[in-house]
Formats: sequence, C-alpha cells, structure tokens
Amino acid sequence: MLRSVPLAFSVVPGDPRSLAGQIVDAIRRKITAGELAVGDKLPSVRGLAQQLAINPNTVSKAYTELVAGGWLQAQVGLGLFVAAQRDQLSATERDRRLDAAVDRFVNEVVAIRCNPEDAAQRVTEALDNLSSRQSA
Amino acid sequence: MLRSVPLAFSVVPGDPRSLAGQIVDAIRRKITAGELAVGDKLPSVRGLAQQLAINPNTVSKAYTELVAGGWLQAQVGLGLFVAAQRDQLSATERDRRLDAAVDRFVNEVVAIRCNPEDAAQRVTEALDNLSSRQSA
DNA sequence: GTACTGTACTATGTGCGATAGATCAGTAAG
DNA sequence: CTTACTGATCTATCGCACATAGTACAGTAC
Repeated sequence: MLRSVPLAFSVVPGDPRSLAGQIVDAIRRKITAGELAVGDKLPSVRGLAQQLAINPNTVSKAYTELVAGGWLQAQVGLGLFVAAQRDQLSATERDRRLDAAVDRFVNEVVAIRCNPEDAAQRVTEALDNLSSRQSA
Repeated sequence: MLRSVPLAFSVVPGDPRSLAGQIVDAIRRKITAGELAVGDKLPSVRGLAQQLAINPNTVSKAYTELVAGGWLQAQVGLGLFVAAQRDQLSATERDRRLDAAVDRFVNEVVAIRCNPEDAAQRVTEALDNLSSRQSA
C-alpha cells in the first residue's frame, strides 16, 4: 500500500481559471519544479476533493487532463502516479503553442501599458527560477 | 465630417477570447504599434459590426471597455477617437497585473514543456518588436 | 427633418463550469 | 468470499458569461 504525497495548495473560485484548471496548473508546476518525482503517488480523486472542499468530478477532470497530457499515469484500483517525462507534442505543435502563448502575453503587456523591457526582464527571471530545485 | 480610419482585422468564433475581447486586443495593439494615432476616428459601432459580420452590441461592448481603459474617447453624435495616452493604472496595480500575466505565461510554458530559455528569447523578441514603427 | 453617431435596456439562446448522485471495473486486505 | 478503497463514466441540474435580436434615447451634421 503506497502512501500518497501530500499536496499543499488551494483553489479559489475567484480565479479566471476553472477549478480544474487551477489543479492542473499547480500539479504541472510541482512536477516541473521537482517537488513531485516520477513514480510519486498522488492523492486520490475523492481525497483531494475533500481536501480542497470541491466536487470529486472536478478533481477527476483535472486528473484526466493531466493523464491525457502525459503528466500522470492512472491505474484503476491503485491510484495516480507521476509519469516518466516524454515528448508529448511535436516540435511544430510546441512551436505553434509557444507562439500563441507569447502573443497572449504581449496582449496583456500592451493592456497594462507597462514598459516592454521591464516585462521581458520579469519573464526571464520567472522562467529562470522554474526548475531550480532538481535535487530533493 | 471626419473620415474614420479603416481597420483591417477580423474576429473568429473559435478563439478562446470573446469576440469583444478580440476587438479590444486588436485595437490596443494598433494604437501601441502606431498604426492608430491620437485623434484618429474609429469606425462606427454599426459600421464595424457590419464589417466584422457580428452584432453591434458586441462592438459596443468592446468600445466601452476601450473607453473605460482610457484608450478611446467617445463623443455621442460624432464618433470614437483615439485618446491621448495617460497613465490609467497606479504603479502598484500595474505591477500586480504584470505579475499575474507573467505567472499565466509561465504556466503555459510549463504546459507546453518547451525550453524556458527559448520561451524567454521569443518573448523578448516579441516585446522588442512591439512599438517599432512610431513614424507612419 | 433626416441620417448618422454612441449609449442603454430587455429578452433569448447557447455553451461551459461546477455540482450532485449513481454506477461500473480494478486492486488489496481481512 | 466481503469490505473498502482506487479511477472512470454517465445523467441531470444550476449558474454564469457570451453573443444575439430588437428597441429606444440623446447628441451632431447636413
């Protein structure tokens, strides 16, 4: 009987992202940051739902999306586990999505009317601190 | 009788942004890029709606948002005009929104699983080419 | 007056997110 | 075997945002 790794995060209704989207983002970043290692067991659908005080279906949707994206591996009766990292997207598809993400960010910078150079620096810093702790 | 500047862009239903949001983004970027100068007259609510083949109410919502953000100035009976640039947001508010935008972008980079350094370079390039042509 | 301009309002239909509740299949321990 | 967990799937419902349709009002130019 494997013990699941405790996940310390919360979801808020006011966020522009859906509840399921917040869960997906949080877990993806924990995996990227190294807080979750390959093979780690995640909280059960019902367990995480109770912890976050939301509906199990919402957690299930988040987990389903993470499995579809190759982040998690599901085994009925056993639980969900962090999957080994594989290239899920083609190079061209990754390129296309990055372009779209950049465009969205530029739109926000324009809307804020802040200095583009400041924005570029802030992004670079944030991306540098992304996968800092690989040991653990 | 002032002639309105022709706006060459389109909106698509498949976009994750709302139709009004697409209009807002497009006009904000045209103003930032210098394609629209201060004082330029924009197409009328009904005229742009017909051009984009959407409902006038949707265009009106977009224009209302741009007026609220200080990008346009409205005069009933005359039309809408590009407003003189003013600092609409406080420094702290701008900082807060930039942080949120950066965080959203980082989430997308993580989701794509692309190289963070590549992403940083792409963003920097895009931000550099933001307000390149100021002459016109 | 006529024709345009932006603005405001109600009403309707649609799609998504979240919830509630039930069910099914697989795994483990007694 | 039973019991208790695991993920997966399904229907139904509610609320909200979006887009639409239609009408109406106030201001400007000819």
